[in-house]
Amino acid sequence: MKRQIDTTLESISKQLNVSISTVSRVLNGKSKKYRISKKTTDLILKTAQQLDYIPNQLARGLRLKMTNTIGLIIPDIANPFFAKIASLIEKSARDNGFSVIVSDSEEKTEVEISSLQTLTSRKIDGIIISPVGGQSKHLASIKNRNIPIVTIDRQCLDLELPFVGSDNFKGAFTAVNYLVKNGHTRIAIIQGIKNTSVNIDRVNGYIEALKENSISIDKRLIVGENFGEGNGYVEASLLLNIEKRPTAIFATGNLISLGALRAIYEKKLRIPEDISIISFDDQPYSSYLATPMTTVAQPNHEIASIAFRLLMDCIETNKTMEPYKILLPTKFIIRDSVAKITTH
Amino acid sequence: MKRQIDTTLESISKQLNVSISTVSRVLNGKSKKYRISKKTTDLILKTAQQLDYIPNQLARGLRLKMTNTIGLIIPDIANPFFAKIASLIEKSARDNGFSVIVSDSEEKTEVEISSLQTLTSRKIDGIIISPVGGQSKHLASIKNRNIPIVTIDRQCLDLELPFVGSDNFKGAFTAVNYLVKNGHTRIAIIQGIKNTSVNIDRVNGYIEALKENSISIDKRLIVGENFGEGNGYVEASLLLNIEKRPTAIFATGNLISLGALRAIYEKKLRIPEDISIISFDDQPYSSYLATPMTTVAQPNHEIASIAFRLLMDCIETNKTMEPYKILLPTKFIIRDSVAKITTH
DNA sequence: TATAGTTGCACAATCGTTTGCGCAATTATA
DNA sequence: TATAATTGCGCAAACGATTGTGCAACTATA
Repeated sequence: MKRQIDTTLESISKQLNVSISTVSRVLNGKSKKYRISKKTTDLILKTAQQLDYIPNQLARGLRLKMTNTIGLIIPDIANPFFAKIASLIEKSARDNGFSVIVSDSEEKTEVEISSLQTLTSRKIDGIIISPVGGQSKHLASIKNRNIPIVTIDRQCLDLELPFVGSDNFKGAFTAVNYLVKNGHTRIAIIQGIKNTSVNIDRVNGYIEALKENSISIDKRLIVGENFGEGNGYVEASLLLNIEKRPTAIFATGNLISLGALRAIYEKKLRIPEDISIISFDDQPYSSYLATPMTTVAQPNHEIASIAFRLLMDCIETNKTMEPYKILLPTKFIIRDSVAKITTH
Repeated sequence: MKRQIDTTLESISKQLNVSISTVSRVLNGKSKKYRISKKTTDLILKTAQQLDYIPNQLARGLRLKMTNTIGLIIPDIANPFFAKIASLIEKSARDNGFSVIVSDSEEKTEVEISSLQTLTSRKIDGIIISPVGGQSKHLASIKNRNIPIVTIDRQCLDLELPFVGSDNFKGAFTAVNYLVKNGHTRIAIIQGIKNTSVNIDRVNGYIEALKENSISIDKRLIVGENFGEGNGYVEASLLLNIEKRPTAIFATGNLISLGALRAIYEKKLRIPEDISIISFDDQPYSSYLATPMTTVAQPNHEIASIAFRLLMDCIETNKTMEPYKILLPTKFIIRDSVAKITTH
């Protein structure tokens, strides 16, 4: 079955016996600039409509070196935190006449590298990425090609790139400090991927809160290795089994806390009577959990909209990007998952 | 700041004093077919590598009429049901060398129409869409242009298009029948968007289950108008206020049930003692809710992978699509949100 | 030593746009 | 009635790739 031939500038031009350029100019609204008569203009407009002309953006992009497309690379589209951000960015993009090619890096550097490759081969005008972390040569290469790029959620540590994200240090500090103020001293943290900036900042916030309250750091309580549900489950299970069980768990991500819940309930423990928990990332369901969960909410709207604006600025001005680092405040939402412990 | 010049076939060809075609053929692995000597081949390969050549997919796409890109249009990327599907489809696509342009239609036909336009202007090779419903002229137009398209989750009612989704009728029937078997007779349903196939099927499943159990249909118990959290909240609030309150609520989507929970807890009611609830869409958190929720789980993995395979088949064979309708079974997951009612 | 076959590559058209420049025809000015 | 200015539009190059065809030079065959 043959694909039927699309309407092109040429087909319109032939039908009307005018040149392709004239058609192009009219359809781009440049009639006055190029002094195309009203008669011709109207005629072209009408037939374009009739023939249902849709410009070929490949040809346009090739000629114009501009595709009105951006790339979005995130580590896990299904993670509600990223899903929300993706949806917000897509909307901003759409409102500005941009399409977005989404790519899930699955927390793997190789995937990130190859996605970056396909994106540049597709001549996207800019990239928003939450990098996997670790290596950054491939990001440096993007920067060198002068492709506008902004990082979100996770910063690139050894490369100056514009960044928009939460103040993870403060967010974690506040949460852990709250636990301490409620009498907790044995507080565990289940971390995400170790060499990501988010994780480093959250762990540091945890450590600093303990230090400031003169609580010694117990390395056995700093566990975990990725942001998945499975990690939360495994680590929480282990934590609940150690001799002197922690009285509180600080989960550094929404999937981690879900896994922790699974472990906790599997052991028939109660929250917060038997164990307290605080999670990073507030979710729509957080209030409706068996024990409404105390969380550190991230400003996803702001992250998405600022990141997009930064990118647009750079695309439009075509300047080399200022490596802004924008840290947005988190919001600490107190619910019922933390017990007040009274020691004596 | 000028964007630096990319490496092209031409720049390589000039550097080596060979023709562009030779470079092209070598880089496409067609050396033997076109009898390019090993010496030339190796040389070209090497310099391409050195110069970090990345093919321009716009040019390729223009010439080849094939972009290795598909479009994905869904009504709400942030809805975890769609987020999961999007992530699965993106992965399949990536594994097959395809990129995906994602577009959120926000449940609005106009947005859907314009997204379809941009997608076709970008010359995507195929489309996976969960249509808003209502109109379908724009989808017919896609079909007429012979652009491969498959619908997921929601069928197009007045247009023959391949479809992959859950057996919503049975899913709803099972759920409501379960409520009845547990002694419920006043069962409310909070529906989503009325003219979507998903919704129609779920409501019909509800009605049929009642009929089969000789329970008369009370129209005041069939409420709601979209799949959002707000709708769930509003309708549940109203339902809880009517004189003879229903004993059970069947929420036809995960966000709806979240809104219902908000309404229920706001009124200090208990689940299931005061009111039972069943929700469509199982979610990772469903077991950890204040009352673990009984749900109708949809096979998102299968939906995503089958839809993608269908699309690929069509793209590769370039045949006109068979309008397959694939209905996948749902899974009824019983937890604690339904009370057994004993009347006498 | 002609002729045929093979090897190794280049030419040029094509995909659908955009845009600087040029040029005829028309109108305005002197 | 010449000349100048304006109006209205077409030509052709360029963007970067792919591919059918052609054509030298070289090797093999008779």
